[in-house]
Amino acid sequence: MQPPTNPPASLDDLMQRVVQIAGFTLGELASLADLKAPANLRRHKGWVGQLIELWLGAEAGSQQTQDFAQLGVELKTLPVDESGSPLETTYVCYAHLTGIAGLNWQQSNVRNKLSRVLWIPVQGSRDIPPALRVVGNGFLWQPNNDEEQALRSDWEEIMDFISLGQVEKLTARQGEVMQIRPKAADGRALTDAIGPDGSIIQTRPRGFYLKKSFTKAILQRQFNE
DNA sequence: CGGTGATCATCG
DNA sequence: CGATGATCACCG
Repeated sequence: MQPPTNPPASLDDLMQRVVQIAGFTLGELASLADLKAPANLRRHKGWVGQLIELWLGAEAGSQQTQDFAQLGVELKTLPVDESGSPLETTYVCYAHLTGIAGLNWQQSNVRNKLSRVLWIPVQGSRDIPPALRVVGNGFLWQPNNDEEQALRSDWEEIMDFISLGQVEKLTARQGEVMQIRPKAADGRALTDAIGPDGSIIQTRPRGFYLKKSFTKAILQRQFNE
């Protein structure tokens, strides 16, 4: 077994790849690809996601688009604890802080990314070395009406703050299922945003994240119903 | 710098 | 002890 060299031609093709890697450890998948698993993820935070991308044939470096654009699928690995609950929030996308006048939910990057997600649960407890973590059963998810409304409501509230120049008043506590948080290389990174008086200010770049309670509910809907 | 992949680590 | 705010690595 070895990683595919081409993107999946169809949804069935993609899901076959998903089934193939389920049950393997990250260390096994790494050595089959001539890679080495890091001892911990402190300096390799995106390693798990990139390994899974490799095994599913996702196009690398794709920007502001779904991982499998032609299939309309976004890939997300989800670190879970021993009881199957998410250990981390889930990054969705970068949040634009200027040039957002007239942008609505239907055309938003968030909605596009989340319209169809391939979730791959992976053991994520820190007491398990990355190489020994097992890949779970991946599944396709599309937001149901309730989920879409919740996402939309959070998105609109957050975007209202941003367009009204209140980005600095936004905190991760805002939002029921989705939040906005800093997303940058370090605290020195700055980007343009709308200030309180309507002029351009500099602020820390932000990204949208799904709260754990939301992804936990997605997993429960998939595996406990 | 803006974007991808995320997890880390401090603080309430 | 969990969530928020900060940070790590890589790419064009």
